[in-house]
Amino acid sequence: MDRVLLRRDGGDVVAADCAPDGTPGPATRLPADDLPAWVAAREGGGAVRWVWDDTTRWYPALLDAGVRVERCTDLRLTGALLRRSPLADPALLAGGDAAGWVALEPRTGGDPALFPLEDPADRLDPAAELRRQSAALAASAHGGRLGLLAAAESSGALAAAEMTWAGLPWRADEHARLLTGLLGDRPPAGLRPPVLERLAGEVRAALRAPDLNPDSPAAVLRALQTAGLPVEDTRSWTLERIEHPVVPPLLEYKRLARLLAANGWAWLDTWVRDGRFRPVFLPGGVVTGRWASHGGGALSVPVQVRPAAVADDGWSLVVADVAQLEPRVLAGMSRDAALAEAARDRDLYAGMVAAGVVATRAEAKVGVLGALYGGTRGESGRMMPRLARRYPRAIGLVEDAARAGERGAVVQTLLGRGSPLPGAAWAERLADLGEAPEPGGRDSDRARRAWGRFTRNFVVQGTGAEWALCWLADLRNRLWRLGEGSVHQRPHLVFFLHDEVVVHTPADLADRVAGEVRAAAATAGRLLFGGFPLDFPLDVAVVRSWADAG
DNA sequence: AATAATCGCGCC
DNA sequence: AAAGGGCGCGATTATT
Repeated sequence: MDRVLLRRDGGDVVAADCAPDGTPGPATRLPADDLPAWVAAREGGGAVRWVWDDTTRWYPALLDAGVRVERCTDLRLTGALLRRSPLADPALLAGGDAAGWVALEPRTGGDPALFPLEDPADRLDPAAELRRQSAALAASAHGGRLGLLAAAESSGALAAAEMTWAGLPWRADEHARLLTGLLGDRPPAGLRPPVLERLAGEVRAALRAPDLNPDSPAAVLRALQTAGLPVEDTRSWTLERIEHPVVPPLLEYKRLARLLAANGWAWLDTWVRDGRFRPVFLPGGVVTGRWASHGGGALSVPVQVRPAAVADDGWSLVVADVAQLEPRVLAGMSRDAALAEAARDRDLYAGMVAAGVVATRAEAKVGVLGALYGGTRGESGRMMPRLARRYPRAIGLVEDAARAGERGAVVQTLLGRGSPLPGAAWAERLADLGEAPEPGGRDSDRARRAWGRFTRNFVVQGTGAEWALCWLADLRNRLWRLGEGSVHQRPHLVFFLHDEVVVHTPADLADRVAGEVRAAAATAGRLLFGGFPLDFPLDVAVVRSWADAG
């Protein structure tokens, strides 16, 4: 596989083929405007992996010019991976401008210009970084796994850029109709919509607090306590347990106020342009390897507004998600044949009931979630001994991860992503818990266990993210092969959230897309777990609107 | 007046 | 019915 390193130099781009150790060969210099055509020509001439500092700094402009690339190495992302991996030698990654690479932030602004002023990336030397990373991969005893992870992470960066570029089809008129139906007509700025105003009145009347601002949790709490209600906070699930006339209107107020604040008319104005919602996806944005996002709250698009996500005329959405990804991944990474057997069918929890491990599906779910998250109390705590007896390898793996975290050790995912050191993070955690660090004290024990729950979940959540990355990467290439033309003319990814994808496709290709989604899932399972027999059943729906899926 | 922390809630 | 892990975001409140 040819590797071509791209770097900016003044207003030009310098491109050079690289030796296996990362050393660049003879270079080609070309004006930035000529880059897309040059990349397209090279891309059409055979397999090539583009190496660049950061996908967010290169790919949007290529996409604007109609150029799609098959694969890349995103040095920012792969450097972050390698520098925290227990499978790579830190000494080989140190020196030079390594600190600058660690500090490098992705570009999340809308300006796709190739050469922003004063970009810290321009002070970094990508050739030197590529040599360091190549050396670290070559020296690793598990270079295969790490290399797969690096490739998957970089492929995710391409998919993320393409998703932002294409955007999720969004019907502002549908969304506005939905808002008006629930909230009443859009009010002038600074006023409540009619339905919220009416509910606020009911809340004030029920609490005999005529000046109450229902948007202020502190004020609501005081008013509730003045009315003699035994509450310490104003969370919905707290209120639901209270018998009082204020509860129904207050809960309704909170539900609709939330919709207004998070996905109301202001959200539409800010985030929907030309029929598309374009969040910025940030691969590797979460320490576990999950993606983060920026803009519009893309990680929590409420079910309530999904009716507004509608395919273009003549197009369909293919919505797919994996059932119970994390326990399946746990079965695979621990090679727990009994848990894999329970996961053989569509519903892992039902499989556990069928195997006689637990009596009910609810018990299975509570027990598994407790194992993944570290639940110790109540129902999930009671399930653990039974799970540990029947699934010793799976439960052993997460228990070991928890113990390692409690000791302050680093844990890793299947492909070698390392957990953060509990140094600075530990202090933050303590602060989050409202505790002072007292070595040896009870408070510090609590923080230690909290860190253990984090590392317990890290190995599973992180490996789940790796499965999803491989799924996404393979699917991206399969979709490309289904059509003709540029990205938005072919079936293409428009949304990704941990274990769910949405593909926008010409309607006549939708069934083939559904098949590729399943095929990609099978590929991901083989990549991560080889021949270990493990199913990843998908729910796949071909729909007009996102809301019609599931 | 601007920034930071907190609360609460949406998603997986 | 939540718990236990991971997020982003807006309104309010506290701090500088």
